[in-house]
Amino acid sequence: MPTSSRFAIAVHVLTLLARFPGQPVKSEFLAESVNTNPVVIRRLLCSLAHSGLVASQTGAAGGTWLARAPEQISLWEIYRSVELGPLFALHRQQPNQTCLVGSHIEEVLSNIQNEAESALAKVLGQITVFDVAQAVGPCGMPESAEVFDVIL
Amino acid sequence: MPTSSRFAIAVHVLTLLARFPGQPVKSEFLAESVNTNPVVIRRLLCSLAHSGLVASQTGAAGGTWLARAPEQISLWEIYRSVELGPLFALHRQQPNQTCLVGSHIEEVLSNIQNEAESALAKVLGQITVFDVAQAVGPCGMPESAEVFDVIL
DNA sequence: TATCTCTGTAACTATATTTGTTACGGATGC
DNA sequence: GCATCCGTAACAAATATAGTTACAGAGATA
Repeated sequence: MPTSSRFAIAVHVLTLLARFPGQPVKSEFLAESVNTNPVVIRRLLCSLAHSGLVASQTGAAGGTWLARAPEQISLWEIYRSVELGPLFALHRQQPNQTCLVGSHIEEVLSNIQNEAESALAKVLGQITVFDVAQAVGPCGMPESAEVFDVIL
Repeated sequence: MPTSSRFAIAVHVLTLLARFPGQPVKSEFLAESVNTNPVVIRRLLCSLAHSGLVASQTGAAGGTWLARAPEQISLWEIYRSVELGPLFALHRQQPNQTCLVGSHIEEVLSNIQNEAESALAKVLGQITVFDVAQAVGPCGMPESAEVFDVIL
């Protein structure tokens, strides 16, 4: 279980991108909404691009946009893309192998870890970026040119 | 999502305690099985004691034992006792409140966080220390005096 | 009562992880 | 050519976790 806020920020960013369908959005704009540094955003977008959730273009008038419809992007995909470690950590040091418990506990915990992650996958897999965008702004998906002023 | 191994170690420790019902077990013994420092173990046991999962006695012939039957201690109770933060972190810096997404995303994510934790609670709530002890040693719960040599 | 053992806890260091920042090469549009 | 923006490296700062030493106080035992 990382202490990172990468997942939260990634959901934030993709939700914002969902409001500008097909348009390249700049990392600086996203960073202003998240209230952080553009490089932090670009790092996240890089992971998300590798997972095929977003696409980018360099150069002037460049930026990033969703690679799929918001309905087709689940939060579980986002989680897997940006959250590196497992849900909770196992032993750092290998436990004492001459102890019955020490020599078996890692495997048992590993199974429990898998069960827990499956449960998380089920919950997050049912929520899409579209759902979050709806929850954030009950107004639906307005014309992007308009919102630019409204939302930021 | 903490990067801590506290939960894993706590389960390990309670599983070990389950093999010595009613007997005070020393933190040094537990530390040897986990392969760490006794103080690290005592810190964990302190949290677990506050949650009523274990009880301790100071002084010579002191130690720690399960405060309840292993069947009555679920992994979810252990998780809550030793794992401080939430399942995954939200924004560190408050997002831009003048942005529609920024001003609503925290609450939405908080709800998602709750759903995810409920799912985890359901999974971990169904597994008890007894189950783990069974999985670790298929031999059941032997006489504690005997195992002392066998398991360590 | 003296002494030995063990917990509880503080204080500090070491290590790992995450985030923030600066810098710059290369792509793209004008 | 030139301005803009992404991708990425490199480094500093902040935070979290784990390991270590030390010691007061509880309790057993003789």
